[in-house]
Formats: sequence, structure tokens, C-alpha cells
Amino acid sequence: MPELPEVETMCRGIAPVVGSTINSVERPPCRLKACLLQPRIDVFNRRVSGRSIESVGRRGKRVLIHMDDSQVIVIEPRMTGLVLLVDPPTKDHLRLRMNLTGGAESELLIWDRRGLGTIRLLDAAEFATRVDQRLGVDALEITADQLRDQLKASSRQVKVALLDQKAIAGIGNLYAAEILFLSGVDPRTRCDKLSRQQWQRIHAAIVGVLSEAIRYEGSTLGDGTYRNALNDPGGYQNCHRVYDRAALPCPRCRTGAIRRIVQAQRSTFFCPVCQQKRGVHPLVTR
DNA sequence: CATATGTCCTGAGAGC
DNA sequence: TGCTCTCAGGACATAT
Repeated sequence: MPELPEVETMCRGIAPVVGSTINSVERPPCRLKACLLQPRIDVFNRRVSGRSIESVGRRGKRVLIHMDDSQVIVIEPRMTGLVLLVDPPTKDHLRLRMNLTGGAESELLIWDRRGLGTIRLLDAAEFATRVDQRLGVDALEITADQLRDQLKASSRQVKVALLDQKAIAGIGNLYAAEILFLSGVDPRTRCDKLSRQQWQRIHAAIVGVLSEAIRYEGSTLGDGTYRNALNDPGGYQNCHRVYDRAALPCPRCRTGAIRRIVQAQRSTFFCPVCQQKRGVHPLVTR
């Protein structure tokens, strides 16, 4: 589930590796099916060994580790991936170890319980075509007009469209629910039926929710998987207004019960009272 | 082209 | 208790 706030927190957490030199990269023994690594480990190791880490960044839900020769390691945590500076939660799911010298940290670890994540080493041209150009504007960079222009002609339901990384990069299932709740917009509304004012509310909620979640260092759900680089849980799960709160009272109107529906094979949570297609209800800006 | 659906993966939890 | 089944959802492949 790492979405933009969790990935941003990971990046900030591993910032101390900037300036270190990569001594070697290895795949620890793992009883599970290997998660995707490109290129294969011996080539990967040869290409990064001796390089120093110039910067750490983020693009949507991906962690970027930039080398001093313009290569970049692109990490997609997907559901259960973590980037760690300390001992991982389990040994079994440790996917990659980067041994470092010359800086504050001696190793950078990639851990992934379900192994759906990917780790790629790309040169600058490959990064441009295979990562950057395939993603929409980052959710914390996009303007309200850009967001509306991107989606206003789409017939898709707005909740489904917000998850499209080509349209806007960084929002996942959890934050889409929270964003639409604060927007007062029914998640089933077609994009092409949304008013300009509703797009503005959605944009404001994107910025508000994601920034707030970053301040709390992301959401650690019931399974406890998500952790920051020091293996500490986030705190935003205590602030969720609708996500995973089916049948509980709506925190805004207190009368309606949060409802769970399924859209595009994913759970959606919303308040049927506060989120209606005709945005007639006054808004919470929080 | 846009949109919709199927697939991968592991472990937690439900039900028997 | 121990088995089987379902579910969670990122991104991509394939289908419509």
C-alpha cells in the first residue's frame, strides 16, 4: 500500500545515504520467489559498485536513488515493499542489500513481504522513457486546472480515475477514499459530470490529505507492514475518516454510516450522506 | 485510442 | 487443531 505519503517518508528516511559510495549489491538468500530485479544481480552489482549516491528522490509512488554517473535505481514498493536503514522485520523477505562506505550508513536494505515490488537500474534515457514519461504530473505538483484538463473528458468514475498513474501520479486506494470524502464528492461520479468547483475541491483535498499524511509519516494499516526507514510505523491511520471504516458513523455528519462498495475490483469507502453526486452539501475543508 | 478485467504475490483471518 | 478458502491492491498485460 505505499502511496505518495509513505514513499515520500521512505525517501526522507533514507536521505542519510546521500554521499555514500556503493561498495556492493547482493541478493540475500530468500526462500520465496524472487521479486523483479533488472538487470540481473551480477550486472546490477557491477554497474553500481564504486558509484556514489548523489541524491534520493520520488516520482509518484517510486523511490529514486540517483548515482553520480546519472544512472538511477528505481524502486516500486507496490503493496509491501520497504526501504530500510535498520534490521528488517523478517529475514525471509529481505530482497536486496546495498553495502555502503564513506557515509553515515553502512547498508541500505530492500524488504518486501509479498514480493510484488520491483527494483530497476536505469540510465538517464531509460528513466525518461520507461518511468518519467509514463507517469502523469505528481499529485503534489499538479494544479487544479491541470487535473481537470486531464480528466474532464473521461467517462470513468472519479475514484477509479484518481488511481490512474498516467493521469496523476501518487494516489492509491486509501488516499483516493480520503480525498473524495474531504471533497464531498461521490466516488461513483463520472469525471465528465464533475463541475469546475468540484474539481477545485478535489484538488484542494489532494494537497490537504497528502501533505497531512506526510506529516504523520504515512499510514500503517492493521497488518502492520508499512514502516519508515527506521522500521517505525506511521501515524496517519489514526486520522482516517472513511478508509476501512465500513459501518462506522461518518465523522462529519455523525448520522450516516460509512459504506463500502467495490469499484474496479477495489474497496471504496464513503459517506452516502456527505458525498453525493450533486455537491449540494456544504464542505468540510477540515 | 479509452476503458475494463485478469494476474501476480504472501500471510492473515474466517469458517468448518 | 489444522485444513481450505478468500481477501488485501500496486502496476501491468491482455481483452473489449
